[in-house]
Parts: sequence; C-alpha cells; structure tokens
Amino acid sequence: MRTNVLKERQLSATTMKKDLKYLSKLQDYYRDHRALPSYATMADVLGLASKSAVHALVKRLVDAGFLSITPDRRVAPDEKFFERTMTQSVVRAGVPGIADSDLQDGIAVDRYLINNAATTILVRVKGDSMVDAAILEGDVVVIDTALPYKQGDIVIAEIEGEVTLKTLIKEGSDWALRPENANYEVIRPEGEWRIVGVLVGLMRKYR
Amino acid sequence: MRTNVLKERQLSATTMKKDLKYLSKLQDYYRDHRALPSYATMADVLGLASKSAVHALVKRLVDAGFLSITPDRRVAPDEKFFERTMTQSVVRAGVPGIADSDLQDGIAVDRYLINNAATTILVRVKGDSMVDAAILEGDVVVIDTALPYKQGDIVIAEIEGEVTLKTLIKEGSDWALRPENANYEVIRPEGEWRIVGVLVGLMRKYR
DNA sequence: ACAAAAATAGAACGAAAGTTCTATTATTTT
DNA sequence: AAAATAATAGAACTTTCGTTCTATTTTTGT
Repeated sequence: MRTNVLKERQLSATTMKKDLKYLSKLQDYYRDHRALPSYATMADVLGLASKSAVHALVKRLVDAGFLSITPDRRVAPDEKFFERTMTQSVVRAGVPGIADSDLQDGIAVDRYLINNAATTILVRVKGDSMVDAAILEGDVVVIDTALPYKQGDIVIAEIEGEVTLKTLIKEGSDWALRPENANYEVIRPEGEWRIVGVLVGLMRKYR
Repeated sequence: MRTNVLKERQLSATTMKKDLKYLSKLQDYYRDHRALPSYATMADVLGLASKSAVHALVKRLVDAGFLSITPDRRVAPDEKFFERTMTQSVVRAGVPGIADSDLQDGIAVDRYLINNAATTILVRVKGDSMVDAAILEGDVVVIDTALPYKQGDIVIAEIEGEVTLKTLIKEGSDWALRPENANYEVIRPEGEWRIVGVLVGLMRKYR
C-alpha cells in the first residue's frame, strides 16, 4: 500500500509557528535597517546557534513566500513578508480564544489601506470638525487623488491654499462641504477651490 | 592667504550629477529585488569596472544620506534614498514618521502603526460598543500583546472564550470593562478572563 | 513508549565579500 | 595649458559569505 508516492515535504504545525516567530524577528530587523542580515547575524538575531539552521529556515520561508533570494544570493523580503495575520474576533460560541486561534489569512497592512501608491497621499487631520464621522484630530487619513467622487463622499478639498477634510454634498446644483460636527457650519466655497482626493482609509495611533 | 583651513571634501557638481545617475540605478535594482546588491554586482549594474570605485561611490552616497550600512556591513537604503521624482510631494502632508519611500515600498501603514511585529495582532471590531471612542464596527484594531496596561487604556479582553474591546477601568480594587456607548453597561467579569493586549492603533477602510 | 522524521548544532569548504593600496584617467582650478 | 584634485581601474588581502556534510537533539506519528 505505497500511498506516499510523491509525498511532499510536510511542515508540522508547531514548526510553522516557530518559523513565524523567527519571521517576525526578521521583520523587526528589517524595520530597523531596511535590509535583511547575513546568515551569521541572523543566527544571532534569531537565537539560533548554527548557520545551517538558518539556512534551513530561510529555505522554508522562501518556499512559503515570505522571503526571496536576490541574484547575488542575498535574502530579501518577498510578497508575504509584509503581511500580518488578522485574528478574527468572530468568535463563535465554543471556539477557543485568540491564543489558539489558528492563523487566519495574512493581510498586508499596507495593501489593506492603500490601493494605488502613486495616487495616494496621507494627510493628518487637524481639528474636530469630523468627530461625528468618528474621525479625530491627529488621525491620518488615506486619500486617493485619482478616484471619482460623488455626493456623500468624504473628501480633502483645497480652498484658497487651505486643506480641509469634509463631506461633499450638493445643494441644488452647487457643491458644498459639510463638517460632521454640529458646532460647525457648512462651507460653500466662493473663490478658487478644488477637490484633492477622496477618503479611502484612516489610521490612528494610540501610543 | 590660506583660506582653506579645515576645508571639507567637496563634491563637484558634475560628479554629484553622475552619482545621482548611479543612485537611480540602485533604486531600480532595489525596486526589483527589495534589497541592494553587493559591491561586485553593483559595479556590474552601474557599469563600473572596479569594486573600489563602488566603494568610493557608496561612501559618497552614505555621506549624502541616501544609503546606510547595516551592522553586518550591508548596504541599505537610508532616508533620502526614496525621495526622488514624486510629483506627489504632498505625500507626507504633515505626517511625521512616514517617508515617501514607505508608500512606494508598501510599508507606510506598517511602519506607522506597528512597533513590534512579534507581539502585535490585528482584530476586526464587531458591534458598536465603542462608537463614542470613535471606533466603529469593521475597524481593524492593532493590539500589542506585550505592553503593560493601566486604567483608562482600551484593551482587548478575553472573557470565557469571548473576545471584546473595551476601556479598562478600576472600581475600587476590581478591574472592570467599560463600553464607550451609553447603551451598554459596564462589564464586571466573574469567571475566567484575561487581558489579551492593549490598543495601539486603528485602521479603517472606506472603500 | 517507540520508531521515524525533522530541526538544529557544529565543523569544513570554496567562493565571494568589503577593504586597502598604487597607478591611471578624468575633471576642476588657477 | 599646467597643476591640482577627484574619480576610477586593478590587484592583493583578510574576513565573511552561503553551502554542505555528519552528528545530535527535538518533534511527530503510531
């Protein structure tokens, strides 16, 4: 009963988990240096005692799509390197908690918010005129400058040199900008103004 | 008339121009491989015939802030490496800590929101119990599981298998969890529960 | 609990790394 | 145009690279 014809090298679950631990240390290193280290310093960083262990690890991470090898045999990040696992809070009754929850799909935090880097700008929110839309001072909004806009969209507008974030509305045939805060009044631009882009994402930092 | 006391090494204008040509080839390489090559393949890529020429070039580019050297002596991009030719120089629009590079790299959000990859998890928010803290259903919260928490922090708690996002408060000597929505009541856990991590960031997607 | 498989340690290896030196070429300054 | 300065070529050198091998430890499957 030779069932294992063409059996693939199989990764055990816990090994994969360990590898992901290693991976995140590499991600930290990459964040600090914008490059990945040599095998020797990898061993150092990861707490491994031999380069051959690193060698094997790198092969696994390359196969898994996290790393790649450059033409001159350097280790570089690959697609999945920037992804993070999203732990789903859709906890159905009886489903174990986060600790054991198996890795959900990885999302690239960046690709999650930014579709087209070339047309995307980031703007920090000033003031509290949008609090009722759950947008706070200090939030960073992700704006796509190449997307069509329509009534009801939240947009960045530039009015006489000033940049502002508001909801785009129509009053009759005129466009106007509505703050989402009862203390502010609708803006009906008179002079030069334009819409810079449409709100596509938001990020906020708590510490 | 010894005017040149303490004269600094000075770059001629045309040399600088040539160096920028070299730089952009390195940028191309980096874009393709997400890593910079060794001196030997640099010489190849740049059309230089000697490693020592590369060596000198790299030194110039490091001094100018385009490149940096990692602890194990690899060449890595530095701040200015990415600053080229973006028509969108509004990109950072007052968002400190994010370089133009990050957008092109696909690590803007990553860099901004995530400090320690190893201890960070992402959780999607269910329900509206935190709307008064400007956290909406569907938002993805960034949680650091290794940070100390204190009264007033927003935390992810696991109560009898259920995961929930609330503000951590103290009632006398007991911890409790407060929703930020008048329609919900404070939770005073009785059975098994623990704090999974502290809210450090948030992201929201509009389209 | 045992056998099988996979991961790691450790040493050895040739190839390639980055550095440094001198000689030559190119550029700038006077 | 000549002198001075900077950039590049080329070779030599030590260190470190990534790879490979065997031995050992850890983990997995039965």
